Amino acid sequence: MKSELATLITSGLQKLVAEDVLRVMPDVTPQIDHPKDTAHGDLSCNIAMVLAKQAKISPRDLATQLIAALPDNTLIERTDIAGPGFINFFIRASQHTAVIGTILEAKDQYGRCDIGRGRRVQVEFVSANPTGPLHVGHGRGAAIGDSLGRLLTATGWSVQREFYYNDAGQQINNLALSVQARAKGKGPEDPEWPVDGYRGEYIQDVATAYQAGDTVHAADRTITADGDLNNLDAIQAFSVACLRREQDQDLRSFSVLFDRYFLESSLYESGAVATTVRALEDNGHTYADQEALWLKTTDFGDDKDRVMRKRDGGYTYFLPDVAYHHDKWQRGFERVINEQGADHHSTITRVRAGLQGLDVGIPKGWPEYVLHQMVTVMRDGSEVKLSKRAGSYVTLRDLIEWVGCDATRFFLVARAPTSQLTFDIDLALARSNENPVYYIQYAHARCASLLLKAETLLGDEGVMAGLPHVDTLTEPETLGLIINLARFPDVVVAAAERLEPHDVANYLRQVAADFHSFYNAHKILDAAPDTALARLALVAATQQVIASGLDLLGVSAPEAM
RNA sequence: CUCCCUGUAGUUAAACAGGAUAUAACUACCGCCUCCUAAGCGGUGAUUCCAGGUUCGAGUCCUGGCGGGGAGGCCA
Repeated sequence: MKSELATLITSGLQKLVAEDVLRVMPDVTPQIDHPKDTAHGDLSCNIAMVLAKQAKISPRDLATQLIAALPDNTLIERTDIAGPGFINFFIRASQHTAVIGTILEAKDQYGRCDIGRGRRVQVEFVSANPTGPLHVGHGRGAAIGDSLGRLLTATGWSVQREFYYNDAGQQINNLALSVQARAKGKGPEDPEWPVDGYRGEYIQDVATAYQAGDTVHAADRTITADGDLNNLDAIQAFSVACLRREQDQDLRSFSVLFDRYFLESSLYESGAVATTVRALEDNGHTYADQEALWLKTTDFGDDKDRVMRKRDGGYTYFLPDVAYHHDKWQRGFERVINEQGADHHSTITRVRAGLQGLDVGIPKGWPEYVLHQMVTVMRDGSEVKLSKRAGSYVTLRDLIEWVGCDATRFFLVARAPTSQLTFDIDLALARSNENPVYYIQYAHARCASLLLKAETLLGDEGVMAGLPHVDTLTEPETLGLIINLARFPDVVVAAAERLEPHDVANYLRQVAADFHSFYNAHKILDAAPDTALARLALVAATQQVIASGLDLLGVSAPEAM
């Protein structure tokens, strides 16, 4: 509807140019908004105020002339000029109600589009090191990253979800040493406990399984424990597999699946790291100092240069990161979006600098980053910091056990990634409209319940029977709901473009509120037959939009509650 | 010291890339089930941290303060 109006306005402007009211066709695209106040019409346009200065006439005069220049159409009921020069458009009611038919015919395709045109995008997220259970922060990353994937898919991109993990560095050595110590009966209080060892109780579980000779299957490999307490390599491989399996279980119960797992160690095995170093050297972006090899990241906007090969010959973490992203580039992803915690902020400049240094035509802003801020967990009014399992942090599994998958996902994704998040356990458990998850799901369940009761009334045609009568849906509450349903495709596109899934959550809350108001204001099943059919069509359309929206967030849409 | 995020009713958030009278929920008080799920609906509250600036118009953009969080290492 917006685009149709934009076309009308554009041809109106062309006519004004032809009439010499405007000297040139403006290069600004008219901005069309939904006014907050319904007295301001259904859509409003600010173009007259924007162009008034260059046209050297007052905004309101320009608006008058523009309205006169608009072509004939069936869209607009009437127009109005308000305030400093807004043009307010009142759309014919039949144009509004038509969306119900559109939704019912498109079914779960409503809101989807092909802006991405099948181009390939990769979303990398979670990417936790396999050294312990996933914590709340990983959960936020999982919820946001997965929703981003769903949004990009819905807008026509071909999405790959990838999980990258470090199975080679110092942290993994510490893991193996910790498991070994546990297997030998030592605890964290023991003087011989490894420095920087992992202290959580889960280490004991891994040690026990290792000694028992268990076989574990993680997403990408199967490993049987060797049992030998002195074989550190075997302990390491087994421990990694064990913890990866635990993480995968948590992610699966969180409805998050990955297409590919990428091991840091493979970058060493394939020689990608060495190749990357050589390329950076050949391109003249490196220098030696104090027996270390430095990358001149200052050439690419960093505030100081960074060491890439340490004095002891090992690489710092960002070098494999550069090699890894070069690999992604070679795999042909037009876009790569990395969802990470805000503590990874400093890697952005370095990785991009390294990629520029390779000089292989990678765009400056590639890859893109979505960084989420910290999560704190509240319960009974105070901050929760401990999990029995992990020892020092609240795990994702804890959260899912406490409040369930749906509420956990919703709460973690419903807030802008850039804002700090307090996860209130009591709120997530609350069974009232304090709790937006249930508020939205309840609206969906109400729709489902109505349609179930209406089966005989609807007959063979089903909900389509109401379409000839939707013009009768003219009450304010009803039209408000319809207009919001019509916004859904715009909301999806905006959320995908801005990489902000929480837009969808806010939108759904609005739709649910509109629906509950409509439900309370009007009888649906007991209305006059034609009206009942029309309202049922609207109920079905609402149910579809809520279900599709919740799906974008990875939250279920229950038929009954 | 430098960089990033952030500051909106008592509380938690919203404001659809700068729009019109800043929107909701919680809380308090009042009302609504012989009726389609009351996990619901309807009614009453703001100097948008402070000071400047940009313009037709600023919660939103810019500059400078103040407050909260995070990052800065030959750690990942």
